Amino acid sequence: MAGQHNHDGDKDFMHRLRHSTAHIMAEAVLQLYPDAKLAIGPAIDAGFYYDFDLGKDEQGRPKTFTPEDLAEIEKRMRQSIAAKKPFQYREVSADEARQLFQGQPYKQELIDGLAKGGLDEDGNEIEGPVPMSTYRHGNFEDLCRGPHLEHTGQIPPDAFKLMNVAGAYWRGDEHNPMLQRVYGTVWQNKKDLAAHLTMLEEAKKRDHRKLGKDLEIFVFDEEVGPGLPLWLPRGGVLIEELERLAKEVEEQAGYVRVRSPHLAKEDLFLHSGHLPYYEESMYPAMELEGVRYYVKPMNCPFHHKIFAARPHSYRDLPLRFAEYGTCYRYEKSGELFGLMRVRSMQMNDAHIYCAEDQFEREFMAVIDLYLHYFKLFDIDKYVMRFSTHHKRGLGKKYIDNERLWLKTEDMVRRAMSNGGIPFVEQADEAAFYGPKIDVQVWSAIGREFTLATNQVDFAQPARFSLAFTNREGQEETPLCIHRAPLSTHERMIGFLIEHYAGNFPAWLAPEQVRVIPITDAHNEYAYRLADRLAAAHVRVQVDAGQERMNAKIRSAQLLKVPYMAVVGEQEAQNNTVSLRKRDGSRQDGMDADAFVALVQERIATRAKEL
RNA sequence: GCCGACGUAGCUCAAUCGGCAGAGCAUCGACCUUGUAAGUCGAGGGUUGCCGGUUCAAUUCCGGCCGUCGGCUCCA
Repeated sequence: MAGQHNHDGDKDFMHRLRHSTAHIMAEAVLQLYPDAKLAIGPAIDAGFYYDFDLGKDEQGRPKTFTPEDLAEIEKRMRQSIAAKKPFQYREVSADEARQLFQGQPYKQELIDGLAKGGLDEDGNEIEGPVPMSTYRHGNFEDLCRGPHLEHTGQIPPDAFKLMNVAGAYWRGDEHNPMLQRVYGTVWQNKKDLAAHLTMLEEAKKRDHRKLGKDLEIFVFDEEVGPGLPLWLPRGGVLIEELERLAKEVEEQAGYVRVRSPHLAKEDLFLHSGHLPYYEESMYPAMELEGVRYYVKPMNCPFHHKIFAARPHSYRDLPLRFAEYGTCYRYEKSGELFGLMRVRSMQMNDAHIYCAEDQFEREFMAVIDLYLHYFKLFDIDKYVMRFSTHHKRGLGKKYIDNERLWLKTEDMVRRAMSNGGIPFVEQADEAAFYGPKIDVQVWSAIGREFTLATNQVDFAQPARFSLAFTNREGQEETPLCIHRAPLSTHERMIGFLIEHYAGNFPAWLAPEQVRVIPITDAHNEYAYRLADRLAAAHVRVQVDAGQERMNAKIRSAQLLKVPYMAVVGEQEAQNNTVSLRKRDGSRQDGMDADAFVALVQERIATRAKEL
């Protein structure tokens, strides 16, 4: 691997810098905790981490780092840097390595893995035995394939920082012991470090959890429950607008709307096959008169039942059932994250039933929907991830039918290639019933999420005996495409808040116009103007409070209202407004009719510009 | 769920070593009648997340629970 990116000198240097800093951190930790067991310590985006097992305290609880420890570790790291210790490489045999890392059980496990193939230090699969090597600086020697810097003095002592401590399972498996992971960041110089820290601060300002509160979009209430958002009136508007958009677009694309209840008998989820795969994420059953009911974690089985409700001819297909369905999933408490990961959600859901020869067209029509929406929302930072089943054994996670997995994956791969849509393939990310194209995006603070999804289902139609009569008069099982281009309301709105930093385009803005009378003598004119706007279906409010105009403008700005219509003596006399846009630009003496027309036009065309 | 940190008024935050819980903003009222990001004065607002313990006395120390945050796991 090393040497393959030599042409990218800077990137290569940063990688060596980050990995080397991880090593001197481990050295410092061993000085402080000589009995610490080392796991792995790779370079990552913007820095590095290293996992440690510090053993147990007197009460038998795992020992952990304190913030003071981090400061002490940093101090010792700087001493190591000042000593300019050279990094020395050497190859070792498996036996030498085992000897060298006596008393380091995690290293022993890694050595065993390298010796017989299996997993490498980053958890990637490797074939057969791999030569082993170590890097040593001073008294610290670590199992490592490198590459590293020449000596510790190349690490700028004022350009690294230990960020935080977190728990992390050994090898990422929750059945394994939990280790202490120390994250750090390191840069080429002090300025780059400062810039990175500033960037993190800026990102926090557009975090949807902060803006959602500031802009009065949603709240969580302890008594309602974690992961169960309450939508304030301004959030309600966002939901209404997204649904309006989806209905328009889906109507054009030949969808029909259906509706299904929030709960169903256990039988339905047994039939669909969801229960064995999904039970952990479902709210427990409620039992009444001897019948068990579940609140729905997804809409699919209901739509399948709607399909099954009537006989179908090949002439009916494709059939596209759309519903903004409300689902409930019991996500584990630690997995909840603002609006991005919740327990109650409304999905922009639809199921497309089609014959096999219609698949490619239908699948790519959904991809086109994605692209249509992304253009509308100006979303350009995303990756389409082709999520396939696990290469080695299907296990309990996936429907056991290798042949259909390979067949449907091939269908998706071919469709995407024919459509010229770039994607990255990722094994072991599929739904239990088939492969999918997920759209991956990143939150303000850099966490990755699946926004939209487009899934093939080769399993459920057969389980529900769904059928249509083909040209030959025979019963045939349709394919099903599950899709959610607008995600859930929760995740979409969470994402859009961050994407726009709260500066929604006029059509989405919860409040589109705020009319600001300069003194209370102009309230009447302000209300007349507002009435006209409201009659044109514009969301408008008049700020008739007793504050000064400056304060009124400030509060409208803080709520990021796109248009402020300031009206005083001049305006009332001439039937005009002084238009102030959210970006601070102004148009004085604008004709009131022209203003109403402008706002209407921006909203009607879902314009990006104000 | 796991590891760690945190939880004070609607919001953002103070409160020395354990000694009567405070500020700004927001809200309400009065005054001011104002020209493009905060006018002035006043008032109300708290079981310091919840339960228990130690103490003459707990926001402060200890334990349990709930919630939030940073990660891990998981995921639309």
